Amino acid sequence: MGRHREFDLDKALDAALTMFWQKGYEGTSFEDLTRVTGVARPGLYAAFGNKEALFRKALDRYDAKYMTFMSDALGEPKVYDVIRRILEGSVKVQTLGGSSRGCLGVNGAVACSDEAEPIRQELIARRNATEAALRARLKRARQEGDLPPSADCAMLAGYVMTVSQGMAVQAKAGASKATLAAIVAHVLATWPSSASKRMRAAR
Amino acid sequence: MGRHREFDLDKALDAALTMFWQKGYEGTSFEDLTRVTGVARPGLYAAFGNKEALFRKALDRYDAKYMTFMSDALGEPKVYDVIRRILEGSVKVQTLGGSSRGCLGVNGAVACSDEAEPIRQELIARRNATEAALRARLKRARQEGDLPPSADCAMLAGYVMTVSQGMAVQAKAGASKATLAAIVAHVLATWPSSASKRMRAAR
DNA sequence: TCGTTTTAGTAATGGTCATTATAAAAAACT
DNA sequence: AGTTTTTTATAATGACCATTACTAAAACGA
Repeated sequence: MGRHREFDLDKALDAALTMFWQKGYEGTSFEDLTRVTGVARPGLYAAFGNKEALFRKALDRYDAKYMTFMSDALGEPKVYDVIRRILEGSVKVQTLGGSSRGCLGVNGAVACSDEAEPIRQELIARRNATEAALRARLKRARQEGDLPPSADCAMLAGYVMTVSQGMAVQAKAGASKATLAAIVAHVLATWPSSASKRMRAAR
Repeated sequence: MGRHREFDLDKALDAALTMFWQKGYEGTSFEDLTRVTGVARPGLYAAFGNKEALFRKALDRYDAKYMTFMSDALGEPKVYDVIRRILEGSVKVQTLGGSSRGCLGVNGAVACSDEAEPIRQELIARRNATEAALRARLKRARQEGDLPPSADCAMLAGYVMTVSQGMAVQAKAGASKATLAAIVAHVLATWPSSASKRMRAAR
């Protein structure tokens, strides 16, 4: 029934994702999107809806394609490995291919016009959901004795997210993978689960 | 010689600064600026130049008015107090008046269009200058025995900037002053200058 | 008081933005 | 082959963007 699409939906979405990742939601124009996807404007509208809908689809794809390390990390049995995989995974994605990518969840919209506010709120909600999942995982670790009984799980979850998002800003600004990896190593060395590791960090 | 200005230059610049702080460089329209300053478009152009020039002047004012804690901190004799004042000062500015401000240096532009790229580069340059100053201060501390001889000053400076910028993202997203203060306390407790403090953090 | 100088406000400018009518082209089904 | 359906590409739409002529008004010096 009818003519079929000449462009690949997934390829177009990947291209749009790359553009949003680089320039953020507001910084990306529809002309950018048509150029990078190779699809004329009406084609994008027909396939994905308007710019906001396209961004949300790109965001879903980003989660599915680049943020899987997060759920993998949460599944680690030892909390130290949870944190290690989260932070190492963050660095890997943020400096993918040696480029200065940062994180779409941060690049997308930090401060923006009123028009883009729904997108900013969406990104905040997703980051908060991630932090909540990590917080729950830390509480489990505390119950299991994998964290000290006095550990402030909410604070620690916020701390890890802070480091991850801070690295995202630095990565987008050009920080190298090695630079960020050193910071990750320091965070791990000062992680409150193992006294021996902290001793090593002191020297 | 001629009529004199009816509006206060400093007040207008402060108003523009507030707007840029909230919505970033690209997210702020000239209409926003005229509304919040109460000055008609040509008045702003005559007084400050175009939007980019106005942003740079607002950025200078931001440094002079809100970032003074940084040079104050660097002047502290003990490196622990340097870090403490940097992080506590960051939190104070980022949550000023209980609002979700974040940091102009981050909000201004993380990812943006090609047109705003010069502004993004300017912000990167300023953040790098801050990190370089901190790095130099840490090296001095290491020479003075205020940090372990093996301390990686470049990494530690990058780490502190990462935490500060990460908190800026979180503050803009609505994190409370208390939430951020708890994170700062953790960073200080794990700071590699004092073994006793690390012991306390373990419990 | 008169002319000069600078500001203020109105409104226009060209450009770009996201979004869509329109119409031609191509594939599928009858 | 003919009809229908869907996707293309061209190009138009109105809104908003930063920027600026232009005109009127106000304050200064003479």
